[in-house]
Amino acid sequence: MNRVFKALSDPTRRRVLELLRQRPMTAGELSDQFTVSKPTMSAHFAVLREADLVDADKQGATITYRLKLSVLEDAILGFSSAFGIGTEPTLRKETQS
Amino acid sequence: MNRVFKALSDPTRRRVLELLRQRPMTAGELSDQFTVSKPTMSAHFAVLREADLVDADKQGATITYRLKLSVLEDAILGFSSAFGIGTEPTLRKETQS
DNA sequence: TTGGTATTTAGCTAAATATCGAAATGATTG
DNA sequence: CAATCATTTCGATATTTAGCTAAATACCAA
Repeated sequence: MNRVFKALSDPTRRRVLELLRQRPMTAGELSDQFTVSKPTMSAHFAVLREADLVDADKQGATITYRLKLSVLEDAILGFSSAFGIGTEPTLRKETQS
Repeated sequence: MNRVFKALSDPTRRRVLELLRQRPMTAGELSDQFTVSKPTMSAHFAVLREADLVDADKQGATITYRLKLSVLEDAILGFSSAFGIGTEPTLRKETQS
């Protein structure tokens, strides 16, 4: 859980997660959205994997990253509830898209 | 807003915020809850101030820190809503203490 | 096998961060 | 005023982080 917060502390990584929220993308597609080098992006992906915020599946030479929304959700909701933020006691399990 | 996430990336600082959620506390009281030195704690307080997550008021020699819950709330809710997490569109404007 | 594409690993630098002890600041109290 | 208390600033060190280029790995196609 500390790793999740560490992962979220970098704007590039937060942006990656936002992109992945729309659809899974390959490392290359993601890298194309940023101005930093591919090795740098690869390091960001590694941080996200360590935090368990994404899943990586390899199809041949390409690797597709997918957001693990439930992990992000658990971290955010857990933190929020320690502060009484947002979601009032009715812990609603809303249909996810 | 990046500063908020950076501030939240350290467990000591998150814990400070949790303590302040219960009541405002002085720098000394807060420091007593941790094993690190006072200068180190002072640096953490500075990060929290820069992120605008706390307010500091000085009464004589002592400084009382107070959580700015609305700032934390805005950051978390803003982030969460980008992911459709938790709090459904009912953007409630809660009165802050 | 050779060449090309996708991605990561290795090795590095520069900058940021966390930590400390010592000293400084500022208020309070004898 | 001098001592003391609360807190921060200073100066130093160690660690972590983000970034780069170059090289390695893995796969695919011809």
